[in-house]
Amino acid sequence: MSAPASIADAPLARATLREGAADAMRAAVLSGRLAPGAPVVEVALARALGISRAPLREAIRELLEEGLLVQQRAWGGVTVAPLDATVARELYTLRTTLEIFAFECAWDRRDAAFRAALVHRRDALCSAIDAGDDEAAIAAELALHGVVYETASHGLLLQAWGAIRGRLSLYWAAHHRAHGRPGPRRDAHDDYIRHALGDNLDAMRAELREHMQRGLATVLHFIEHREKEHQT
Amino acid sequence: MSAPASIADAPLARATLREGAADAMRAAVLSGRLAPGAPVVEVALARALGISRAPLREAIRELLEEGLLVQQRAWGGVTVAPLDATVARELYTLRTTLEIFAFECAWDRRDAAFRAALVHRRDALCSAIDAGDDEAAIAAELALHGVVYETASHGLLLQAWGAIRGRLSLYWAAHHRAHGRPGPRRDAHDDYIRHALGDNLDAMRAELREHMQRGLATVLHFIEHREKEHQT
DNA sequence: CGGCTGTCTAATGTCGACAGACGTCTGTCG
DNA sequence: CGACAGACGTCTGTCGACATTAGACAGCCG
Repeated sequence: MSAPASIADAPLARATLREGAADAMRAAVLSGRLAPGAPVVEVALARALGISRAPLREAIRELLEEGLLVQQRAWGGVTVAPLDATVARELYTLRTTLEIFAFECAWDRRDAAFRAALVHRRDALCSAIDAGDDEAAIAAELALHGVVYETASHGLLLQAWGAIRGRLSLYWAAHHRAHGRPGPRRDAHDDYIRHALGDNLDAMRAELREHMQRGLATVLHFIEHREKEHQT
Repeated sequence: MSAPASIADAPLARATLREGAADAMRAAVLSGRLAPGAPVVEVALARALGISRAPLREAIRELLEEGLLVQQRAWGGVTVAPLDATVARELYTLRTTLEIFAFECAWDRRDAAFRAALVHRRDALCSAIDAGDDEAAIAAELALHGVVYETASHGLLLQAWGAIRGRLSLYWAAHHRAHGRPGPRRDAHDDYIRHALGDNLDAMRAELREHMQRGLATVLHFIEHREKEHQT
């Protein structure tokens, strides 16, 4: 019996139960109610969500594809994806490549809407940080970076970004949960936005590489520190 | 550890019906038995495969993620992904970026095994072409390009390549099916391999861009030609 | 006493059936 | 004659139950 008290806050407001269950599980994983490495038992979760196992299983498949859950063998049982330094490195290196590509695609498509979205979401991010709302800050930062991917107008790229975004949330959420307030600094995206609005694509590329490197360093530091503590 | 030398090389092919169904559906889509745009009805397929709808539905979700199937709305029904020029363009542009990144990751990891795999799979590709086996030729060409992704030792990149590979197969298979023999020319990968074995990463990048551009042009020509015929 | 084997349990994989939703066809009304 | 409303059929989404499997525990033999 490992059914936590409240996996579902609201009674699955989505159209199909599968979507609702997937959303609820995403929220549960990102909020830490389902901790990294914890086992995911179908019957317990289904009972907690008040649904049958069939739609829950499909939702689990969905999160497996997104990388938030992992499964070793066929009957091996599903667990929440553990934090791993190698995966974090892959996340940021691939993300660097993809986001540079996104800017290359979007560069000549940057219009007023692009600039407005960029500024608007930067403000939203700052507000979330000021309010001390970690979860909102993560969503806001992902939304900010999402502007380029949306502007690139490249369906496959958008999908690839989605695959990365989920995993990224997992690491950031764990990070925010661990420390009290070492989230993204309020001015961490000033250069990013300045270059994104500017006219020098090469400078943007360089800024992206640095931005990602800083982010990766933070995450890696957190993971290693965490492992050390966890071994005691 | 008293495990005999090797009773089973692979873990007994297919364990669950879901995996088997997914393989069968992939084969059906790529072989054209399920034509692009054709509706995928669960009950009929389940009966044809001799399984229940539950594992089939999960297999369908799997192919949806891979892009071989598409679904519009919730109850809208699933169809085989139609051929589309925009998607083809996205496929090749993103693939160019990813494969360049793969070579950057793998460049300093190229060893004897890498070179051997490259040459070996090139030979396999040539054999398949000479034998006139389209399906084998497609698999061989994908395997050839897979060498870099495997050598890069980058899990996320490998997964992204998998997402592209499936869609690529779809387009190539349709192409091969339409024309009798206009598959990859026997010498189409000579430059690719030469540069991959060489010492000039920039030359490799340029070769990749050209290689992809040629491939995209072929696919686009086929799609447009097909649409024109289809309208008559 | 140690290793192997048989059993037992919990969880996953699979099945057949039911309920709801969407498209279509028909009948009627304007 | 065209357009809208309602009934019908088909298919998807969901459910509860059954079958199968992997791991844990206890018992037996060497």
